Amino acid sequence: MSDNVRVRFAPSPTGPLHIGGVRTALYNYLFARQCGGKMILRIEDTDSQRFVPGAEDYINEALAWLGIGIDEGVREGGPYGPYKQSERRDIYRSHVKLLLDAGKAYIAFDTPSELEAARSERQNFQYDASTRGTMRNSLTLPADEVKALIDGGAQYVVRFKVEPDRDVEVNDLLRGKVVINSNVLDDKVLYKSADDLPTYHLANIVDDHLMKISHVIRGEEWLPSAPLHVLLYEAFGWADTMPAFVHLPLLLKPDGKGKLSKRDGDRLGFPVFPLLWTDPATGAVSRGYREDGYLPEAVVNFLALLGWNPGDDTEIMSMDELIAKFSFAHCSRAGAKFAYEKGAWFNHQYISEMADDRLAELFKPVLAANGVDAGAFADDYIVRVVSLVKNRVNFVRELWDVSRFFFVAPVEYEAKSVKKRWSADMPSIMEELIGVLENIGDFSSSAAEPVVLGWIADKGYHLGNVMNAFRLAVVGECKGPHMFEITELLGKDETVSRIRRAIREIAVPEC
RNA sequence: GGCGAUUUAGUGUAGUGGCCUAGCACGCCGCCCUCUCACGGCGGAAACCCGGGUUCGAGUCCCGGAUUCGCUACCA
Repeated sequence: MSDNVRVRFAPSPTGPLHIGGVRTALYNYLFARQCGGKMILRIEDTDSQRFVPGAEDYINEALAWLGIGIDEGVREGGPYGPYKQSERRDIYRSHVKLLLDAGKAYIAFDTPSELEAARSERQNFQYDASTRGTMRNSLTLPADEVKALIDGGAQYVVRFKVEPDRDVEVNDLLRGKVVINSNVLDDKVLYKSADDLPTYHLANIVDDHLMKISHVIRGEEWLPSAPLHVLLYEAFGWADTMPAFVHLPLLLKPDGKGKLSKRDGDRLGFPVFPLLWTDPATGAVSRGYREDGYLPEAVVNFLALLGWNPGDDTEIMSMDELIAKFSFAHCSRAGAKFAYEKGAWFNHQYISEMADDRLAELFKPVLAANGVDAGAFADDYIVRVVSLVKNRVNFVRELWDVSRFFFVAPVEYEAKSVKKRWSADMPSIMEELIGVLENIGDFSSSAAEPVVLGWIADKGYHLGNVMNAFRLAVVGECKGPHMFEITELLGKDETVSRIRRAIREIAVPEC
């Protein structure tokens, strides 16, 4: 691939970055890195009505968390700035004038209510070559009236004059040649005087051209307007440097139909945003992958495989491996239902493989949230606990469920296990066990285990019964890692005191 | 409605005319491991949207239909 590859991710700051947007950003990033190209982040804030404060910071923070690096952008700067569209008004104004002067666009004065009326009067009304002659615009009004209207402060929009009956070709790297007749395109609004801002279509083409974008990689929802964009490149005389297009399949609801939405996450219980988001207007809180205990590398890996595959059976891939293997040739074209359950599996894989000390750090806030003062335990202790239980969980927060007994002695004993394992003779056997344990000098797993097992064998006790009662006394239920790994970590004193407590507390079932 | 895209197990996908009695993974079920629960290992159920063609041969190519998704704003 050429080293002139320049791609952009161009979100609107109208709310938190959607997980589908994250995937689009990721594919852009993977492609850029693979080609040794540049990744540009452009903020498309041309809809002043829908601007949401904080959204831009959110986008930056989310991409940073996921490791999707930006080479040029609002924060990073770069030779083709500004990278925020609201700061590029002059550029758009001059380009609108170019089109106007060339007769490729015109001024329209129709008010929203007039347009609405036209739409309700005529079915399938479309502002295009067949109807613009009946509307109030610079094509139908005398020049002096147009001037008078503008000078008088009348609000207007600039519309693109789409040439009728032309087959417009869009070359999509994923879908091949897509042909659409220009008759189905309307004279899109390119600029609105009300806020002195262009619409997406104009700003997008102008910026992509000026920022020397080589590949436009975006969601499939843009495919229908891609012919319009091609026409715009032609109108500006930029057809020869038009970027290549890639329209990625959409992320769909896990069940049912339609695009993945925030409500699906609430309904099915998974986040649709990378980071926690609090709506500044309503205060409503949306879950985030980060706060839900997902690892960024797991989210990246999971997302990468939703709509792309490496061509073989490899599933676990680091960012570098993804960069090396990514290819549009292996992107699917159909929308992918958002398989959030598999996301949990990816997280499990990454947690299992994660360095114990790093995982221990992530676990500390969870301990605190559960009322445990992590400072009361040696770092090494927490690290060893984590290494013992990490392959049993999907999420960091679940580490607590499987390791709480390492931090808090059980106060309750699971009823079913008590019934099954705490037989009438167990208190006395446990008394014996205490004696055995107290005579063990080296309490490590490898040293203590043969002693206890030998005692059980000598006495002719039932191994399972004794070991499970032992476990029940120490853990509170019949679950968990190898028993002697637990006691090694807990130490002799704590182990013995827990057994004593169990003997006192557990009522022997009636016989 | 119009336009476009799309279509392999429940889900994500492999498959570029014979190597497909359709592979992998998640999920589900069973077995093994074992002091328990997990992990892990092994095994199982489960798919080429439908109909026509082309071809000695089609999941793979062509046509038609259906499906699903998207777009159809002075939103992106």
